[in-house]
Amino acid sequence: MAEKPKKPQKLRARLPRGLEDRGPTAIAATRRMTETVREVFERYGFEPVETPAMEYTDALGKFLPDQDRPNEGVFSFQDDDEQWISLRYDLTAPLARYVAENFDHLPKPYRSYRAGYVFRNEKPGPGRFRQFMQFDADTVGSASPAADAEMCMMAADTMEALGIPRGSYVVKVNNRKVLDGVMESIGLGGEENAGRRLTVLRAIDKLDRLGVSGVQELLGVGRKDESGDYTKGAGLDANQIRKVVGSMLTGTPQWRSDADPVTIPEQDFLDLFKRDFSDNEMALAGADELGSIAAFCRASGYSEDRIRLDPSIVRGLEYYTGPVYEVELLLDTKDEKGRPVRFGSVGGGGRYDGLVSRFRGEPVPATGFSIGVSRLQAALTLLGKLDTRPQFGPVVVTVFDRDRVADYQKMVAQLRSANIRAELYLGNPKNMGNQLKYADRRNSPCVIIQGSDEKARGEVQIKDLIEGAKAAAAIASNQEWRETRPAQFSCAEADLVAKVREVLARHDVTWG
RNA sequence: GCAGUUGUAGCUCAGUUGGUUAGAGCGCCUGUCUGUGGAACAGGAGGUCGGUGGUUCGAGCCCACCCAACUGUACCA
Repeated sequence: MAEKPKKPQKLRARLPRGLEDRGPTAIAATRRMTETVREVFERYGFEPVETPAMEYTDALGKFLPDQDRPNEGVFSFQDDDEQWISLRYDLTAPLARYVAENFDHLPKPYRSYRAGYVFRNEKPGPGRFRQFMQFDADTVGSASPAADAEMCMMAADTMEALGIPRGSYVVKVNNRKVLDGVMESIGLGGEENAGRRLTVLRAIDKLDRLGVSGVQELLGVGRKDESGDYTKGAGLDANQIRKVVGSMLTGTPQWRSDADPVTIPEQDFLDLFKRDFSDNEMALAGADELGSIAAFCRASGYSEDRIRLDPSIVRGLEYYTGPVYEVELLLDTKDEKGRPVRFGSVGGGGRYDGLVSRFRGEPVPATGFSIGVSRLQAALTLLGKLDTRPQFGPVVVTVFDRDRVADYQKMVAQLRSANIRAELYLGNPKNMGNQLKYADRRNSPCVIIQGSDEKARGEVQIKDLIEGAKAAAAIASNQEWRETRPAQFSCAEADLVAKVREVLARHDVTWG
């Protein structure tokens, strides 16, 4: 048809946006992180339980896919029997389903943890993917603020176990009853005001980004950002705005005002708050719970540099009913180009007393906490806090004489039975240089060479690549480089394992 | 979703007022070197100039639409 034979259109290898491939270094870092988190969670008494990546959509909560855009926010599809199934978007809702389904044979309170990938179909950003890992713990069946206080303390311990020094993170605690009480007291109670309450919560949530004046605009008429985009406000009057802003500034140290940061002791904040909202039962109850959580944390030695009350914390709009917590990194993160990056919270959670009881007739109080492993890892990588050195490769046994592969394979087997990571060079063994290049690219600590000369003497050559790389700096000519054979030595065949071990020990080589 | 910015080799980027066969550095492959990684030197491969259409004798450059990325914003269990 076409006159010119067009180049055959090759299939382009590409990954959908917001997803990432993960190499050995990232995998190793994730493994270390999850192992650390697991140890902390176990120490707090939680036991593991795992649920699948998919659930019936109605079990996950609010997102009943609408026919036009069934994948808005959550990835969904219809099963053979036409029932909607979705990929989980967090680990809390599936846990609630699991507890409800197995309620009768679980000990109460039921305390469990799990790690896994969750999926959100939304715009990706720095450290924000459409598939990412969360590590989650929940206590189901306890209404005590002590259960909430534990979550906060465990969050703090986890951060420090991950190598984030005290002072570089903070666990912020608030209570949805406080926020709901405040809104109720300014006349936003009742079903008819549900929409405006959401708008108010969204506005408060933006305090750290937009400052007091930005929040005031959003509570009132609305706000126009620098790109010219307009956000409609909640339409509160001046009096209502003053009360809302007052309630969240009373105790938020760094936001006492835009220009004048002030810290006040948390007990003073609670007293002040209870005086201002003495007419509202819900607000008072919320403040009391906050007081208990603070008292429990302080009694255990967790002071305000680690766990801090902050009445501007909102968290999810959907299912939280009481205390909410959020873990924030206080370090300045910059990307490769030196631009500041906003990471937001790296973990959070709260009390969701309604989530399990959706499946049952009775109330089932529950509280939980999740770490965003992927986001935290991205942040730590940017901060250079993560060990990103490539893993050591295997000891490579080179092939010198093609007809002696069996001998070389035997050496490999010896090393492996001694628990040393080793492999035979499986490529084309036409020359030694390629085999050494391969070992170099694998980041191998050393290679084994046995040619006819060594074979005749009953010896093998061990070439220490790590030492050799250091020696290379001093050598200018290739001829000298070859002839001196830096960091290479001979040993008896029988000593192979012992001598390799010496090389590994010298460079602290460990695997896994 | 909305707004702005940007799309040229694997990566980082040049490319004149629109004018022959689109360049550089790094990386990759080969050779110098059939018993040795690095360095050096020489050579080589690699491009639908994001896509489609238009203006023009002629488009990497101008115009329209589309796509993608980045930044901000909205939403976010």
